[in-house]
Amino acid sequence: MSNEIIYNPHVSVDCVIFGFDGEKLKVLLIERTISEQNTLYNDKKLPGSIILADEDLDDAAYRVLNELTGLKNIYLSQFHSFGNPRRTENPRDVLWLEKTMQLKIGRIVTVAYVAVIKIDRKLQFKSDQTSANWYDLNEVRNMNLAFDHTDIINKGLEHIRHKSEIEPNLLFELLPRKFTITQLQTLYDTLHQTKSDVRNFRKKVVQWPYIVALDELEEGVPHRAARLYKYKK
Amino acid sequence: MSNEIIYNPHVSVDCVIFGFDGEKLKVLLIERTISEQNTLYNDKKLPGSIILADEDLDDAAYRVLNELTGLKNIYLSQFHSFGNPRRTENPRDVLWLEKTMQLKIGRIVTVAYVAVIKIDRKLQFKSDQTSANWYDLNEVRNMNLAFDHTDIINKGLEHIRHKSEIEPNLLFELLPRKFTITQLQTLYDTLHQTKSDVRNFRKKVVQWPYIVALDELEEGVPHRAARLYKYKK
DNA sequence: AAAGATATTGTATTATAAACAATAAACTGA
DNA sequence: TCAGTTTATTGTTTATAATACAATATCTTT
Repeated sequence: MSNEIIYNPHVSVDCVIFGFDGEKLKVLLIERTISEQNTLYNDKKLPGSIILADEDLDDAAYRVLNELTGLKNIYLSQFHSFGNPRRTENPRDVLWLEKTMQLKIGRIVTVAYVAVIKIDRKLQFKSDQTSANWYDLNEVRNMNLAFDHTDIINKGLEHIRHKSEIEPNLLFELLPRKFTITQLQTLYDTLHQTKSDVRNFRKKVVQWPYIVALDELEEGVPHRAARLYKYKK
Repeated sequence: MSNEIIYNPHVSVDCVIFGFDGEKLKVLLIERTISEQNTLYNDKKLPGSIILADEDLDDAAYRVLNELTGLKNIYLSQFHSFGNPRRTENPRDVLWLEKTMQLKIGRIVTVAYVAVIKIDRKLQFKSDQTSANWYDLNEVRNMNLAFDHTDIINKGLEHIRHKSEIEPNLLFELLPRKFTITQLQTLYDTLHQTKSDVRNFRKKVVQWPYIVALDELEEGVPHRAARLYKYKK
C-alpha cells in the first residue's frame, strides 16, 4: 500500500535552447561543479529552475531564459514533462541539489521548454557564477549530463523538427540576420534529416514571400562569395 | 520576497478522451456532485488523478484511463502541462478537493494526456460511484467544467488535429471497426475543419494501403446503403 | 411510379515535388 | 598569368499530388 501514498514532488522547468553556427546545431548548457570527497567533478546541465510559489510554468521558463541570456521575446514553447520517480536518483545530482537548494529534495517533475536563438547573441548572466556554453549535439550525446537532460534534449530536438516543418519561420530565428541560401539549406537539411537537391531547394525558398535578397555578398571566404539574404516580416 | 518561496505543488494527470459518434466529436467527462450549503451542485470534469508517490507520469495516465474504461493498449499521449497558480482557486473546486482528497490542497500542476477510442466501447468502472458520459464538444464549450478543464480540452483537440495530419491512422481509432467512407470523411473534415470534395476524398482514401473494402453494406438506413470498409494493420 | 435521400464514379487542370549536370565566380599556388 | 580548387548559381523534364467540377445509381417511402 506504500504505492498509494500521495506525495508532493517539486516542479521545475528546464529550457532546451538551440543555436546554429552555420554548420551544426548546438545546445546551450550550464557548467556545474560538484565537490565530492575532496575531488571536483565538472558537469553540464540544462538551464532550469524550481518554479516559485506563485509562478506560472511559462513565467518560470521565461524567467530562467532571461536570467541566462538577458533577453526577452524569444520563441519559447513547452513541449513535454518528465516525471520518472528515478530521474533524480543519481548520487551526484542528489548532492548538487542539496548544496544548491539548501534542502533535501526528493522527486522532481520537470516541465521542458524549447527555444531557438541566434548563436551570435551575447549572453548576459545575472549572476557571475553561472557560465553557459554552446555544445554540438553530437558531442552532447556522449556527455554525461545531469539528471535525464540527454533525454530532454532529444525530445526537444524532435519537437523543433516537427515545428519547423509546419512553420518554416522557425529557421530564421536560428540563422544570422544576414544569411546565405547554403546556410539555410544546411539548417533545413539538418533539422529534417534530408539531403535536398540544391536546385530544387533554391527554387523552393526564393519563392517564399518572407525571404528577400540583399545587394551584399559574403565576405572573407576563400572562394566565390555567396549572396546574402534576410528574413522579412 | 514571498515571491521567492519554494513550494511543493501537487502533480496530477488529466485525460482528454475523444470519441466519434459518426457525426460529431465527443469527450468523456466524469460526473461530479458537490454539496454546498445543503444544496447539491452537479458538475463535470475530466478523468484525472493526483500521481502516486512512486508512479511515472505515463503510468498515472494509463492508470486513470484503465480505472475509467477498463481497457489497455490505447493510443495515449502527453500533450501539455497546466500550472497556473490560480487554476485551483475556484471555491467549488477547493471544496471538492478537500472532500475527495481528505486534505487541504493548494496548487496543482497537471500533466494532460489525450486518448482517442471507439465510442461504442463498453466502459467498465472499477468503482460503482463514478459515472462517465460522452458530451458533444460544442455543448462542452458552454458547460462550466471543473478547474481549467475547458482549456485542457481545447488544447487536446488542437493536439489530435495536428497529430491526425501526420498519422491518418489516428482516424481509425475513432471510427467503428466497420465504417463507411462518408463517416471517414465526416471525421476527417471535422478534425481538419475543412469540407473536402466527395470525389477527391474518395480517390484519396481508397488508395491508402491500410483501408480495405468489405463485402458488406450498411443496414437499417432509410436510403441507399453504403459499402463498409475496415482498417488493416 | 414518382419523389426523396444518399452513394458512387471520371476527366481535365493546376500545383507541387523530384530527378538530373553544366557553367560562373572567386580564390590559391605555381 | 595560368591551371587548379572550391563553392555559387541556374533550367528542363517528368512524376506525383491536389483541385475543380456534375451526372448517374441504388435504395426507401408514399
